[in-house]
Amino acid sequence: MSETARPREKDLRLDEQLCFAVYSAAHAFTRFYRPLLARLGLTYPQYLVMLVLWEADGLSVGAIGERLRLDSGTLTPVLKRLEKLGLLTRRRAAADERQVVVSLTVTGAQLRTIAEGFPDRIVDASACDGAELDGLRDGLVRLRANLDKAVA
Amino acid sequence: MSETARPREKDLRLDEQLCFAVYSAAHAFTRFYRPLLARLGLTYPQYLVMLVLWEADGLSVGAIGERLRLDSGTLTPVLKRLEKLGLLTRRRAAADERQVVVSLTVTGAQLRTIAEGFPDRIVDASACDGAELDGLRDGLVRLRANLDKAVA
DNA sequence: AAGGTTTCGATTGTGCACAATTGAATTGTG
DNA sequence: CACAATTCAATTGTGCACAATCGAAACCTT
Repeated sequence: MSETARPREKDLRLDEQLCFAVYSAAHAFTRFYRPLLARLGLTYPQYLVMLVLWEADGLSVGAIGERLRLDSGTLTPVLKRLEKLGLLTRRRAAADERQVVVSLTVTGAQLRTIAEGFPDRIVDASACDGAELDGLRDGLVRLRANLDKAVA
Repeated sequence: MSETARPREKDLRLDEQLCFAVYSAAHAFTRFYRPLLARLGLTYPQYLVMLVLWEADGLSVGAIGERLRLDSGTLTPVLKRLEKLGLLTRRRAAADERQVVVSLTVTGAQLRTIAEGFPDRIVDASACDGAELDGLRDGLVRLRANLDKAVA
């Protein structure tokens, strides 16, 4: 039983915390994306909404929220700003008037071609090989799923 | 040249994005911590400030910000709320009146003993062994450092 | 068909995060 | 010593994130 193996003064050191590593990396990502997204006039959460719609257009607010794990309280103002930017439209669904269907405009769909260059920039900046980044991503996805399961 | 190896329809799929995995895991963490921190009456960013001060008391606002990578615009209101909760005090430094020194109260220091149980809950909830979590953390720390370097 | 329940998006209020600016205190330079 | 440049925290304004609530629409159930 080595004494040094685990300091065990109950380890609350900031740099030991996985939660802070995640929190801090998330902010580093938004800082990294900021200048890239500035060219599109988007914030990072707005970009996430665009990613969802580029993948599947014509979703309801709720469907977008399910994908991003965000509620209407967050999404409604974001979608309104994207609508004002002329990137998407919002209209009540005919079949179910409670739902609002979000659709890309031509401009919104075209923006995708600029964004296609982004992933490579991440790989370059990260100074890691693709396999390591994929491993990191998969670990995070599993972690998120387990945390969500534990809190539910 | 396999067609299936890399879909190469320019991969902007949400679930492929490392940035979203990090963003999403960060939110999952704050959701997970919320009920734990509710017992202390703290939000997650407030908890981070307490972690810093438990490790080194009597820091200036700038020093806390350097540790958490947050500026005074974010920290000042957070520190004011923690002061109102009676967990810390803020006073101008005698040696340099520009700086504000933040010090824990007895109550603030005592709160640490409750927080000491948190890390184990993360390990339990994550359903991963400690080594895997450490690897994830180290990968994120490197990623953050590289992203910061690239944006600077 | 009628009434309660559920679902959906919007709204309100609180608390980060960050850019930009302000004003006071300090430091550097002539 | 004077005074311009810098540093520090606070302030202002914008935009997420989320809890709580609301009102309308859709769905039961009988």
